[in-house]
Amino acid sequence: MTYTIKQAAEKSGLSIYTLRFYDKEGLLPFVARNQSGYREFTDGDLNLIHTICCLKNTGMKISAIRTYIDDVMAGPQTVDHRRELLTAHRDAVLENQRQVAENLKGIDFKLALYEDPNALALVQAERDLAEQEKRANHLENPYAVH
Amino acid sequence: MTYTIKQAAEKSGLSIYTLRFYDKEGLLPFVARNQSGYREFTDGDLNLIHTICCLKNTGMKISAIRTYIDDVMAGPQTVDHRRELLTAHRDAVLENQRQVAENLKGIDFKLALYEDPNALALVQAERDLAEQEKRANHLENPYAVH
DNA sequence: ATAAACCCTCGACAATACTCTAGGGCAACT
DNA sequence: AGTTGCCCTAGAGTATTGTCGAGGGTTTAT
Repeated sequence: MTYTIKQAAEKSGLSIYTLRFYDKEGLLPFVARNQSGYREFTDGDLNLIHTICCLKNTGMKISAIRTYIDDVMAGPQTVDHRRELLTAHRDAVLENQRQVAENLKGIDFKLALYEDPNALALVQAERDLAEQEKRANHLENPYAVH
Repeated sequence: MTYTIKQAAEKSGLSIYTLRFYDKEGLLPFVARNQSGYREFTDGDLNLIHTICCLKNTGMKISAIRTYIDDVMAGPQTVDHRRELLTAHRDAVLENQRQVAENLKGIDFKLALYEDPNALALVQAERDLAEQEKRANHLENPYAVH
């Protein structure tokens, strides 16, 4: 059993446009065509597309995904390289998750301010300080209400 | 004490280009100019830029960051709106982290295959299956070695 | 007072990842 | 045979986020 591009789009969550775009970019060399030139997607193809989505959704660039797919097409002798690629990507993703968590702390800090029962006064004080800093440096006050 | 754009770039980790770009996009209305038209960054400005970076680094779009900055400029009466914005963003970030973790599982699954002592045979079997699927559907075999 | 190192704006260019249109073929149903 | 609804390619268009060059003014040190 095979799937048309429309069905493959539904199953993968990608748009038809995106599937064709990925094909153009060399991400889907494993998708065969029928005699009319139509793409026919197998279940195995959809599995591989799922892997592509995992890589894409974790921030891998299309050019890098292509390198991985090239390895897949080249055959089992590329497993070492594939492992290196995925391990490096995995590390990058974890590092990124760490960075995001770190930056989220900065946001939570602001949120705590806004959630404080005394938020209005605290924010006003913050603003006063900023305005004072501008004055101290003989700068125009961008916070002034006109 | 104030900072030139170069110093602000060093302190913030953004490039001079990016700072000017952010200013152009309305993200830095709080940065004052001196009499020569040069930007002068205060410590308060750098604090706010740090918050902008936290938002950017967690995936907030510039247009959304601008909405937040507009609130900041408007005054303390916008704290409720700011809180809503940041809370919504925080939820989106956590949801995204969850999605990334989920997709990472798919990658780890592949990695486990490549890390198996018997990886070569397993990958070969995977490939055999894919080829067989193509044959069963009377499709050309894209895996064939030419 | 002149060179070096900054700063400015404006607008072009670039990279990434789609998204869509035009023009045309194919398949199924009536 | 015609209509409908798919499929195809090529290439243009879009959105986002920078990055850079040209042309010109400013500041600092010598």
